[in-house]
Amino acid sequence: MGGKPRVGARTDQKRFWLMKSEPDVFGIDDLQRVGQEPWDGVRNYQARNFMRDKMQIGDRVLFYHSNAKPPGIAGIAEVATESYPDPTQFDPNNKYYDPKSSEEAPRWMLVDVRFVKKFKSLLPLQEVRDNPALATMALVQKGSRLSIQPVTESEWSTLMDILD
DNA sequence: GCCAACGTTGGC
DNA sequence: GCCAACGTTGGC
Repeated sequence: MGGKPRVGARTDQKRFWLMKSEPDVFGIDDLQRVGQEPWDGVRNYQARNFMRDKMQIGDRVLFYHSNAKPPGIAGIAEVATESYPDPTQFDPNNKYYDPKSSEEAPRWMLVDVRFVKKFKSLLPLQEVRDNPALATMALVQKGSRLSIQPVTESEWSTLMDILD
């Protein structure tokens, strides 16, 4: 009964994430319009590692608007692909070009994200700060700037109760 | 536009 | 391996 414990298996564990984007550059409306988009331009190792090592197709993503008025959580996306090399790192004309990377040994990996929904109203950062059940979120930790963050299941369900 | 907090780079 | 200088993030 039960079989072997699936040590290291990550097949059926739900995972949740938060990904930041500036709506002036690429917001939830843009994602809705295009449907699916490569999450390119990430040049932070911790954020890259989440995409490369931890994300699975179907993981749910909070789409966060940074540098916005107000900043906040705007909608939901999902991980749409396995990770693969970010093509912008190879293009000398691209602002995300990385001369230290190569096609043989790519440094930066990304996933595509797919639109799921846009909330009827954005949940402002201030309301996340004000909610004790969300105090654990990386988003509201002092000094936290990571553009891709894991979200716990309890944080996720708290948010889903608030958001529509 | 300001600037605190971080991450990265590169000289030593 | 240290750490100062520099660049970036992102709220305000």
